[in-house]
This record gives sequence, structure tokens and C-alpha cells, in this order.
Amino acid sequence: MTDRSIAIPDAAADKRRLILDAAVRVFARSGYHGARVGDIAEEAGVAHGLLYHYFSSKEEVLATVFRENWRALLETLHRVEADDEPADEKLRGVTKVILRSWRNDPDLVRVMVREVARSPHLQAQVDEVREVFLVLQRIVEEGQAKGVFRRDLDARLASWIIYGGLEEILTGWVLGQLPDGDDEVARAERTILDVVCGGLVVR
Amino acid sequence: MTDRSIAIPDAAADKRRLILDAAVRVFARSGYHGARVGDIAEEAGVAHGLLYHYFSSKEEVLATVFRENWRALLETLHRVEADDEPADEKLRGVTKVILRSWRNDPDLVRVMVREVARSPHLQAQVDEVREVFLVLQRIVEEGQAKGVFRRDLDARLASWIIYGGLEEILTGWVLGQLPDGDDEVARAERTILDVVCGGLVVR
Amino acid sequence: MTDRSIAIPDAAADKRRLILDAAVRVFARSGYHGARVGDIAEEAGVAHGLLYHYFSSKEEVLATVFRENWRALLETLHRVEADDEPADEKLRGVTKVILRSWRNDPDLVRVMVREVARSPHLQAQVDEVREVFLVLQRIVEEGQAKGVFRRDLDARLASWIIYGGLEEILTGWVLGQLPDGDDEVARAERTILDVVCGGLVVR
Amino acid sequence: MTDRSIAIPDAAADKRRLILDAAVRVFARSGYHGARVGDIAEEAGVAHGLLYHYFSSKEEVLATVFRENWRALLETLHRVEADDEPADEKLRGVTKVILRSWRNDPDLVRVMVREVARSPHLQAQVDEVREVFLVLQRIVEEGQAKGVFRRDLDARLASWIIYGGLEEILTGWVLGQLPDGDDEVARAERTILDVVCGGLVVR
DNA sequence: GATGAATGAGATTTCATTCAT
DNA sequence: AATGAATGAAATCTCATTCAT
Repeated sequence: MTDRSIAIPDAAADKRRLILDAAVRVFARSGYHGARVGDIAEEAGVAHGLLYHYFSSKEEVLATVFRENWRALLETLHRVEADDEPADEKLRGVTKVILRSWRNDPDLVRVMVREVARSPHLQAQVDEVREVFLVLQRIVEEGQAKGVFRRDLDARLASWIIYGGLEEILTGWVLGQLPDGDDEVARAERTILDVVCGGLVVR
Repeated sequence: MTDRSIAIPDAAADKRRLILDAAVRVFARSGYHGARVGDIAEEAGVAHGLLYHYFSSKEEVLATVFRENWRALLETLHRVEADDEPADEKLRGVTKVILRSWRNDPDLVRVMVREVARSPHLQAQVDEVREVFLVLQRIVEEGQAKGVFRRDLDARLASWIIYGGLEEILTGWVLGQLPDGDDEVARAERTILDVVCGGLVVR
Repeated sequence: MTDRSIAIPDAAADKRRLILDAAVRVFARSGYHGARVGDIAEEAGVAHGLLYHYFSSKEEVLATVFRENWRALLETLHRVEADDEPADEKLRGVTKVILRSWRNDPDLVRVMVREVARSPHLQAQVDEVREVFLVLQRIVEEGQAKGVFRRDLDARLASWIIYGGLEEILTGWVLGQLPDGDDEVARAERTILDVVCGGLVVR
Repeated sequence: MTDRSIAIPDAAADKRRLILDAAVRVFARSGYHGARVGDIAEEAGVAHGLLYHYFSSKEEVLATVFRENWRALLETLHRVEADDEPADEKLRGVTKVILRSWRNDPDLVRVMVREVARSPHLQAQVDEVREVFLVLQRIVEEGQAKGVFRRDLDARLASWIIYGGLEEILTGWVLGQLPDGDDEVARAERTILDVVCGGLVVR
């Protein structure tokens, strides 16, 4: 085989990546404030000074973790939005993407939910965060336009409510308060769509 | 002699109370980590040493802020729960209580949303937090038992979803991302009930 | 005796003073950059944190050392300037004040000569430094006006030259390059006045 | 093939020279402590690692700057000293050499005056510095022997005073406190010789 | 109760220097 | 010779907490 990057993955593993991955684990374990720069470096197996070779500060490490992963999330959501499907199906897609991230990378979700979502850090990234709400809002509006969703609802508020429900379930898992497991994720998917689309009330 | 607390209210003004109120403002402004004990004392107009006369640590100040106010919230919610009303009306009551807290005391909401809700501090108070979910869950279950709400939904998950929606709207106000004002609070109330009870989908 | 400040001087010794005095010794010994904040605190017999109770930074300690002592020097020089004496006698007064400071407080002179005089720190205090030159310049100008000193000389440049001669002699003592002792100070006084007033050249 | 150093001068440009010249500029701009090795390398247009190929440390760079230039100064002064001229003319020569260095290479003078002259670095080079005083001292002594200069003065102290006057004028220019320009340099030359040789006092 | 001087553990950050490539 | 990623010692400064008054 010719591709050496596969043959010797670790040699090629760039330290910046190592540091970012370590940071996710350490932030997940200790929280942003509880995490010492030295802990991250140790977890990454590098000298702590190297962290400052790649990032200007501990906060920039967190910001980078957020930025890179949020961007990936946004891309996925944009693909879902672009799908040729009815609005309720798109909502299912968004729900899947967000809820399944928990099983996929629990540490990352831990960090995103606890350190970024409502925290005072990274308020600069407000625009990036807002875009998730906008995706949801556009889906709701599309549903309203197509007559799938009720038109008497404020689409913006609805998007915040939906996102809140999703994030709260992630939070339940993060805090160990909601039962975990693939089945539970599937059940949560169903439930949120049932509640949000169908409503609690018996028809 | 008559009640001095009326005669000289300010002199009698409990310094402990002063400190707690100041703490809310400072935590709201700077976040828990950004708030220095000296800032709180200064805001309260007392020497910072005095804080340690009433509280064992800065964290205990936050814990006390949380405890006292959360307890008040719980009492209110318990009263709503005990009302002799159908489940959907109780849901409306809970929604009102929670959303109106924003207009009532924005700084307090800021602190509760940002520093307590999902943060690593105060995990000890998990039981108190859980009780809010349980109130919601019991209301949902009651609705299911009475045939008002659909029975095919997981009541626990539903309660998390509802709470998430409520908290996210508070967050929107806290972050200045959702429009503020009495009308907006009323609209938010309506919307969350419409979404959660009626569902998005056209019947 | 009633004055307790004399009875218990050390109890009254305020820590700020202790820190400043220690700083002079440590700066003299190690230079500003070589001096660690911890060294100063240790020399003063206090915790290093206390230094930040009184000063905002290590640099402010140096600035304060400079400011307080330079101000004292200026006051003395102003008194000399105000004396009712001929210009050449005033020059003798200035010379005495400056050169005798060496015997008086060698550590302080060390710090002033090495860390302040031409260093990049404390450029903010330029005005205070300039005043010494101005005192000299005014004395020279007064001498010129009274016909004691030659009028064909630039008084400003002359003041810089005189001050340079004085400071260089201090430097010689600081660096251990010029012989030290009361006699030597007296000889230096005589020499600088001989050179500056009388000139090298035989008449 | 012809001399490549002419054909491709820049390629041949000694990196060591590049680094030294850059160091003078950076030391002049930021001071020795404020100058980072990386700054010097950047100013020189080379990687900072290369600096350690030519010098053992940052301090050695400063020492080299000092050594090479001081040596050049000494050679010039020695030539002046060896001239077949009366002592006062030799003094004029020394004055010219020292004061004109300012217009010639202000950055270098800045570094020499601020970082070397009285600083704790490079105390090893004390002998080299002393030689300048010795040149002056020998000129003064020669003048005394020849009957041109007064014999009742301590020649060593006189040499320190003269050097101090010269250096202080350089300092005035370095600090931007004395007016700059060719005319001013000429005036400074005249003034220092007038003061030192003729004295302030009217005869 | 009230004050604020005093403490000191601890954290981030800097940057000269090394060394594999 | 040349590069710049990597190291890690070291230093300043912060701030929660204590305690004498």
C-alpha cells in the first residue's frame, strides 16, 4: 500500500489535533474552568508550551473545539435542510442528527452542552449558534408554507422550543438523569417528534 | 417600643440579604467564575470578610441563591400542581410561572439559567432540580390518566422536552436573542402551549 | 513618653514601607529584571501577595521607589537653588547633594543609576527627571546673568554635561570602578567643580 | 567565474551579519529584555533557530554587538590618541568621535547607552569599557605633563567626568530630550570642550 | 458583627533554547 | 546551513479565604 498516512497514522498525527481531542476529554471531565492547561497537555502527551504554539490561550482552545464541531454540525443540518422531503421529515432528520451525536461522541456533547450552549464564553460565536435556530425556523416556515404545519404559530419561537427540547434531552444524558442507550435515543427521537409535531393533546 | 424593622428598615436590613441580592447581580453580570468575592461585597456595600461570616465560601453563596429561589419556584409550582384544574391548564400555569420569572427578576433568571441549570456546580442540588421535572411529569401523567393527553408518550421524556423549551426561551431572553417585553412573554406562553399541547402538525 | 509611635516603632512599621525598602535592596542586588517579586516579599518578610495589595505590579514598585526618592532629591535641590548664594556656590550645593547620596544610601543610588536613569522603564516620569536638569540650567543661567559664568555657553547643554559628570562618578562607585570613601567623595566634589567651573586648561 | 559575492551580494550576505544588524535595531526598539529572540530573527528574515547556530545565547548576541562596535570605537580613539597633537586637540578628537556616532548610527548608540553602559549585563566587558576612560585619562595626564592642563586635578576623575558629559548628551538625544541635527551635534561639541577645557567661570 | 490586611496555593502564559529533519 | 515544532523552567499575578483587631 502506498498511502503512508494510513501506514503510519500516529507519526502523521498532528499535535494540534491531539491537543484538541485531549481538550474535549479534559473539558468533559473537569469543565472549562476546572481544566488546567497542563491537564490538556498531559492528556495529549505534549508539553504544555506546545499548546501555545497552536492556540493563543486556553479559551481559544475551547473556541476552536466549538467552532470546528459546530461547523460540522451545521453542514450536516444544511444537508438535511436541502433534502427533498416534507418539513416534518426534515424535522426528524434534525432530531436524529442532534440526538445521535450523544452516542457518537459523548465527551463532545458534554462540552458543547455545558460549556458553550448558554455559557458566557464564546458569545462571539453567537452567529454560528443562531444558524442552528435559523435552520429549524426555515424548516418550520417551509412546513407552514406547504400547509403541513399550522400557520398560527410563531416560527421563530417554535424553533427555540424545539431546540430547547433537543438540548434538554442531551443534558439529561450528560447529567446521567435520563436513561442512556441506543434504544433510549430512538425513544427520545420518537417522543420529541410526537410532542412537537403531534402535540400532547388527544385529538 | 415598636417594631424596629419598620422604624429603621435600612439599619435592620439584614447584611446577609444584602449580600445575596448583590451576589445575584454580580453573578448575572460576570458569571460565577468571573465574579470575585470582593465584587459581591462591594456591590453589597460591606467588607468582603463579612461574606465569610454568613457563608462558608463563594460557592455556598451561589448554592444559597439557588436553593432559596428554587425552593420558592417549587412551592409555586406545587401550588399550581395542586390546583383543581385539568392537566393542560396546569401546564399553562407552569409555563406562566416560569416564563414570567424573566420579567420579574431578569438577573436571577440569568444566574439560574447560566450558572446553575447545567453547570458542574451544585450538582448536589440535583434532587431539587429534578423535582421540577417531576412536577411536569406528574402533570403529564395525570393528563394521560384522565384521557386529556395521549398515552403513547413517555411522560418523563415529555417533561424534559417541555422544560427544555421553557428554559430555551428564557435563554433567548437572557442572551438578548429573542425580543423582550410583556407582549413577547405572552406570545411565548401561547406558542409553547400551542406547540406542546397541540403540536405543529395541522390536524 | 506619650508618643507610642516612638515607643513601638516596629509594630507601627507599615508593610508598604517594608516592601519598598526591601525592593531597593533587592533591585540593587539583582537588578529590576533579575529581581523576582517573591525575592522582594521574602526580603520584606511578607507574603508576596501582599505586594499586590499595595502596588499593582512589580513595575509600580520600581516606579514608586523612583518617585518618592526623586521627589525628595528635587526638594533638596530646590532648597539649594533658593539659597541666597552665588551661582557657583549653588553648583557646589547641587554637587554635594548628589554625590553624598552615595554614602548615604548606596543601594538606592545603585537602583537609580542602573534601573532608572537611562532605562526604558519609567519613561513616564520624564518630567520629574527633567526638573533636575532644569534646576542646573537655571543655576547656570543665573550665573550667566550675574556675570559669574560665561555667557557664550548653551546653558541647557551645560546642565546636561554637568549632570552627566555627576552621574558618571556615581556610576563609577556603583560599579566599584572608582575608589570609595568619604575622602574620595570630597575629592570628587572638588574635582567636578574644578573641571566644570575652572576648566582643565591652565590660565 | 567572477566573484560571486559581487554577482549575488544578497545571497552571500552573511546571515550572521544580518542577525547582528537586526539585533541592534530590535534592541534599540524594545530594549534587551523586551526583545525576543524571535523578534530578532524575524527582523533579520531568518528562522530563530539559526541564531543559535551563530551565537550561544541571546546575551551573546548583545555581547557581540557591544564587543564589535566598542572595539571599533576603541581603535578610532587610539588613533586619535596617537595623533601628534596637543592634548586639548586630542580631547576635541575624542569628543567628535563619540558625539558623531549618534548621527552615524542612532540605533547603535541607543543600545550602547541604554543596555550596555551601566547595565548589569556584560559586566565581563568591563575592561573594554575601562579602556575608553583610560584613553581619556592618558590624554589628560599628557596635557598635565606638557603643561597644557592644570596639574592639581585628579586625571582619573576628570576622565570620568568628561566621559559622563559626553554620554549624557548622547542620552539626551536618545531620549529625544535634546534637539537633534548636525548643527546641534556641532554645538554640543563646542559646548563640552568649552566647559571642560575653559570652565564655566569667567576669567 | 464588621473590617480589610495578610496569606499562599495555584494558574496561565512567555520565551529562550534544543533538536529532528 | 536552515527551519520551526517542541520543550519546560520560571515568573507574574489573582483571588478565595483567614484572622487579628
